[in-house]
Amino acid sequence: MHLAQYEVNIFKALAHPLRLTILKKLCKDELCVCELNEDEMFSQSNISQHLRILKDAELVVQRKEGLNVYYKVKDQRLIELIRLADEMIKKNLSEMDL
Amino acid sequence: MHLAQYEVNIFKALAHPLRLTILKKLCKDELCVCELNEDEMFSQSNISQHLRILKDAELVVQRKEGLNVYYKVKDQRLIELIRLADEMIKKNLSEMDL
DNA sequence: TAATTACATTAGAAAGTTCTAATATAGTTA
DNA sequence: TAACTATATTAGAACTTTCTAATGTAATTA
Repeated sequence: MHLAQYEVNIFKALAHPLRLTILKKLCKDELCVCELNEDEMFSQSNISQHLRILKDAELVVQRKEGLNVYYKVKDQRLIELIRLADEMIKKNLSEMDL
Repeated sequence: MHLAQYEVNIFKALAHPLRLTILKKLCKDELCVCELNEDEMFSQSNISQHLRILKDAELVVQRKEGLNVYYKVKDQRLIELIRLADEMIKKNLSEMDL
């Protein structure tokens, strides 16, 4: 597989509202799946599937501890990347107001 | 529509190999559609459809001049965003080599 | 060792995306 | 104004993604 395909896979992994929500939580702290399950309106199974997509795209890493599995963002650049997207949107929105 | 949805739309727009190729070209210069059509192995119609997706996600802007339509990247932060993704991949790949 | 807990996997229906081929449109030139 | 050129749009078949419901698995506790 070469760069272009990895790149597409990263953006595909980011292109879902629940996965973005999960990533934004994982930006702040390492969290276990049960903590992610708590306040989401998605099923346990569904969250688990989304976490797998994030892991396959190598955006997160996992660590097992007893019955729990903890996830965290693998590379802090991801946080900056998401922040840039937010800034672009905010700029667009503010220009629409004029 | 609120922020989360705009964000998803940006990443969806980025999540396709041809669209990434187009964007990388538009990072450097403003180009007309005929120039994009030249060395791509995709049809005129298909490129036009992808350009529309990029425009709807507000990643590019267009300008008409006679029969030609010129596209360019709307916000330079997009270039930095794509560069961050590349860096993340390169780091992952270099760690795999060890 | 049986039951429980936390998480992952699978199957498959529904929805979304992507391409090709055909057609439409708007500006230009003869 | 007719033909041409550059680009956009549409329809629909093939493929991919997403969810729910059911089931599987590994670690823990009774």
